[in-house]
Amino acid sequence: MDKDFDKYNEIAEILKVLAHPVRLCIVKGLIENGECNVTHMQSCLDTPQSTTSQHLQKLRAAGIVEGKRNGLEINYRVCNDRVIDIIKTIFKDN
Amino acid sequence: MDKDFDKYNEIAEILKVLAHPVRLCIVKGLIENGECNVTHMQSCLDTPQSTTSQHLQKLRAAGIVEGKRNGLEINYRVCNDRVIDIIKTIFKDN
DNA sequence: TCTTTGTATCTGTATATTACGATATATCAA
DNA sequence: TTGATATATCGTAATATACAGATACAAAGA
Repeated sequence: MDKDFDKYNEIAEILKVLAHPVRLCIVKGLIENGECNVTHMQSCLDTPQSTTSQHLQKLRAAGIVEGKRNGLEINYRVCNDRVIDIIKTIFKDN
Repeated sequence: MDKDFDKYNEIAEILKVLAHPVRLCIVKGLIENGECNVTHMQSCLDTPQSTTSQHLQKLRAAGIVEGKRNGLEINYRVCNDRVIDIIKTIFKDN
């Protein structure tokens, strides 16, 4: 530990954000299907709008996804290569 | 989602357990250095005995590590290949 | 048997996370 | 403007997690 403490902390923060079924689903979906707007996610996930939005907010805050506005919609995509790697490893065997 | 819900849940459970700096440190240490007993972990981690033990209990309950008693000591090791894979991916670039 | 050592569990407290309705903001179109 | 749609944020109750001291248990040796 000790000197590597910051590194463990940083990684734990990312894992904490990924460690939720809805957020996992969002991230995996975005990696596989590219961009997606919030409304479409909602309907896939079957969660209320505010709930979906708050999960996206966590993912954004952690630097995992980013959104680009296009008119009324905002399209999200995964913008973190380390996370892409992790998710691919996790879901490798199915 | 929907049909894969169980899978997302199962993976989220594992990530949740890994998403803590002390547990990350334990798991990474065990992967790199093989077996280790609790007292040694404690001194490395500089956490109270009960705290260390409780982290190990979570890791055990999640099927990530297992311990084998040897006299007074209990030696832990990582017993989950998926987790080994994930940890290696996460810490790949350092 | 007693004592010591190593580990696990119990318990209370503090803190964090989750979920979701209500409300706010932004954009577009009529 | 006003209204409709897409998204974000706020408030808050319910639940989960982390931590550490106190205690229990298990093994070994005197």
